[in-house]
Amino acid sequence: MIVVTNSALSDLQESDLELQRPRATLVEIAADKLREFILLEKLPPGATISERDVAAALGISRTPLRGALTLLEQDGLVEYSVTRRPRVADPSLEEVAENLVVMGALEALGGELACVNATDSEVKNIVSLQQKMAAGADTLEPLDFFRTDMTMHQSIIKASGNRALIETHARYNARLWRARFVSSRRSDGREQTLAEHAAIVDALSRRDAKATAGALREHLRSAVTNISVALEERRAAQQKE
Amino acid sequence: MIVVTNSALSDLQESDLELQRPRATLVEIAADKLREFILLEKLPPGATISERDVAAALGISRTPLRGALTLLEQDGLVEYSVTRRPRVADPSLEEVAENLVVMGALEALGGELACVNATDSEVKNIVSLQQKMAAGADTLEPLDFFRTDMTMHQSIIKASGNRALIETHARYNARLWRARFVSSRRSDGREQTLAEHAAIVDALSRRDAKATAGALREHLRSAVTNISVALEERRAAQQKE
DNA sequence: GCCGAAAATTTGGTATTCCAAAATTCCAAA
DNA sequence: TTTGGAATTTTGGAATACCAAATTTTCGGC
Repeated sequence: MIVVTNSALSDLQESDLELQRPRATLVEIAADKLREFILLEKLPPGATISERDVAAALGISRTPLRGALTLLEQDGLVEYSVTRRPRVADPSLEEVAENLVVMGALEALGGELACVNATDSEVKNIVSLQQKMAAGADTLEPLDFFRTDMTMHQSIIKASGNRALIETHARYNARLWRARFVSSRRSDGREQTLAEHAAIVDALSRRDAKATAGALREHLRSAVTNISVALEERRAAQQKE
Repeated sequence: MIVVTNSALSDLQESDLELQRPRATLVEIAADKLREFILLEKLPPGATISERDVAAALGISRTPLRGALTLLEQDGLVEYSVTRRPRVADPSLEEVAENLVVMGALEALGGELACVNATDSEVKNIVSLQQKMAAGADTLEPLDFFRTDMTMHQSIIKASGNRALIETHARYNARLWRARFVSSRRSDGREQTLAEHAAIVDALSRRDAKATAGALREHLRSAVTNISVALEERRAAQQKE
């Protein structure tokens, strides 16, 4: 087994002056890795997770792995069966939709607060993200386009200055990442995405809280529709295989 | 040390037909107990938590206790210092206010959805909770009055039928319980509480989504004010001791 | 008496171990 | 061949053991 010492990992984190943050534990490192595996479907939805196997695969013992699983359960990426066997969550379309509704309310609030609290440079940064997406509408790789999209949403929430909101939003982001990514690959959706983003950014630039919140709510509402379509298509395609 | 076997606990849970839910683990049991301790200030804000001592006090080993602490950290009731020593969270007034703002958005959404999705019996139940509070305005013990208040809010959220919302709301509830309880003890606030509740229940009965959301938002906004006052008073009082 | 360094102790992180519950395999009876 | 159940294996829950880091205590020099 590979033993990962703290010192061997130190160059990955504690860079610069960020000595405020507690040093990373194996639990967090494992959670990050697992999160990535799940989002990239290296661990596919519904897959059972054998604590011993996965721990061995990550080169750690079961103790920190179990901690990581608890974390991911909170994020909604891992579920426990009635007999407490952990598996990768496989949310139904209905559940994804329910999560998106909450996400919509969170982002609307974020936009509203951002209109009041964002610094000018934060607004400028958000505008530039939107421009980047518009400019690359025909050229950007799906993953890049998507990442920029996500970054823009996160930036708005960050600009709200509300830490609780930022944290809860991040949690929903993790939970919805996969579904939204699948949806975003439908390239014909880019046009709509950009139009909606334009409305959001426009309202935010004018610091019109009501309009920003409304535009974000609208954007998330259409996300529900798009994701429904995409997941259905996907399910149909997988059925054929 | 007292060894708590699963069978010794079995009569506490697996009652009736609820065999769907995974059986309780020591982690959950410990988390529940600790949550109670923290909310009742048996473990006061800012207190450091020695894993060994607390585990021994609960009659369990460190392993499940650590799991419980992870859970409570997610709920915002426990924090880790830079050197990873766990302590009871002691949120600043500012943090409480930020959480209440998010809570406001969540409850507004819940009210909106409840207007659409609540069954008539759910609405009736919420109305009766409101009546119970109104009737007992002068007689109910602070804790009972408060509990009914909380139950009413939870019932509205439950009636929304959105599981993600229910879960996230519960988390915020845990986080804010103490601050709201302190605030609710200011008996002069009962009148205002009841008036605001009346507005909420009235709108909900008419299934007026906009009005319900608005009334809840307003209610939470005033909660921010009240809690600020209450916590300030409390701080001043403690300073004198 | 005060300060700082070194020793002792306490604390949290992780691995290992043991156990009971669950799942699987296997085999004999129908 | 099918099936019921006993035997076996696998799995997760929890306790314990061990280590390194952090904290506290001790004590010698000033």
